[in-house]
Amino acid sequence: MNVPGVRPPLADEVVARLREAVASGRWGVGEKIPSEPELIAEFGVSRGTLREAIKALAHAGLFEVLRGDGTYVRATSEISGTAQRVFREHADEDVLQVRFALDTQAARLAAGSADTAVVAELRSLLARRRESWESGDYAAWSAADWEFHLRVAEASGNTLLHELYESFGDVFHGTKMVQRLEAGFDGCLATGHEELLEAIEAGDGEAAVRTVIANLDYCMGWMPGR
Amino acid sequence: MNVPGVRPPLADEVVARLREAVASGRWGVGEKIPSEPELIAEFGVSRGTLREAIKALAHAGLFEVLRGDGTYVRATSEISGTAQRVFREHADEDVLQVRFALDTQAARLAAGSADTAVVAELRSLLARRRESWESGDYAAWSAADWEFHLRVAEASGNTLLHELYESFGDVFHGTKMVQRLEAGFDGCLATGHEELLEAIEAGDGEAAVRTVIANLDYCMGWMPGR
DNA sequence: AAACATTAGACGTCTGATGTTTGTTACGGC
DNA sequence: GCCGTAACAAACATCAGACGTCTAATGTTT
Repeated sequence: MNVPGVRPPLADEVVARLREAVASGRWGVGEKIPSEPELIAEFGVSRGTLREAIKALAHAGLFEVLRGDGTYVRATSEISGTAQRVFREHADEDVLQVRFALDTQAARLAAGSADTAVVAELRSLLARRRESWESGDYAAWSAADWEFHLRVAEASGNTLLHELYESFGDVFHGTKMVQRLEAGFDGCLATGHEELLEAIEAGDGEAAVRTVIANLDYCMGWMPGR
Repeated sequence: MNVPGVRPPLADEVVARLREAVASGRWGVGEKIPSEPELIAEFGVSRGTLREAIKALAHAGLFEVLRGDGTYVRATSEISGTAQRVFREHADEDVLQVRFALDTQAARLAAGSADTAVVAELRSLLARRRESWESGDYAAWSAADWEFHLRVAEASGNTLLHELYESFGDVFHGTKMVQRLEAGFDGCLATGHEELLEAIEAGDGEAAVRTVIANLDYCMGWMPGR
């Protein structure tokens, strides 16, 4: 493809090696990566080149650079940072419609590959979700709710879909949900999630899609300005 | 929020200004942006800082840097580069399932906001698509086909969905389609697109969704390894 | 025990120099 | 007049060194 004499920018190679290090689990999410001088010694490049690589991945959401402290791993997929920046530039309604698209597909696929172990775990999550809501622990409710959706995406068997859910998490769930809680939100159809789980357990993809549609249609009613 | 004395990294501000310049159309897609010395003078930062900003946006797919030549604008949304890199790491089937999710939603929304002018344009595109196929001009067929899908996404009225389609274009359409053309592909349900257009014109969202499902189910049958 | 001062480490930025690649131009041969 | 080659200039790539600023940890004082 390329003439032997020409080589790609060194910084790109450093980006690839950093990406690979994160993907391989050398540094887990939340951990601090080695300091610049250490990485310079390891990769054998100058500080400027290393910083360009780190900056690119930090912009993509893989790293967070804290001046005076160090650089931390914030995600395993570098789509999160960019996606969140793009998503924030669009109306909440548009974002929810895209989530709707992914939710229905995740439900359909999850129903198609029903697994008793996964169903049991989902049931456990819904129990925790219900308890948190009734005890007024909104933070725990929010966490359990999102965990449920994430597991459904994982159960779809589509690794890309699962990765998208993990990356979009903060935008889909974290920021938006809280706003609605203040306004007398009632937990988004208390029985909606149970119905979805039943449809998944029964392996009925179309029924699963219907519950998601009903659920999100209801949610959409809580959108500001509608 | 922040103590007055602390300021964010300069490079981040340069990133924002470059992004804004592209978004505002100061440099169109395909154009060359000013050289590093010129931008240094404009922004009042050093080479290293400017290069970190450009590198971050180049990694995101907004720019392409050609050594010895210059830096060119390659997209208006910076999600494209990252998305394409992530998508390529997943199986074709997984990617098509995600596209399926977006396609059905785009069709549903487009049917909900039917517009005679848009319908006329879509019809014109389908005519061009059919002619290209019959005359054996696969390149033109592919372009018209993708243009049709893109316009449907635009007609949905959801700017985020439209932006995602533009960014994923190469992955969704460019690479994958060509492989199938070799194997005796027959144009993906010759009448599928016409039915979709009719459903959109009639404002029947559910019918539009059904045509997309039928269309992509058929396409899925051409996936390698299934 | 709490509040303050110090310090070492880490990232942020700038400057200057040199190497590589690419596009253009001028020159000489045909 | 055409064409290939060499020289030149422009632009990005990389390196090295220096200094500033911020953070977290430590030590000191009250």
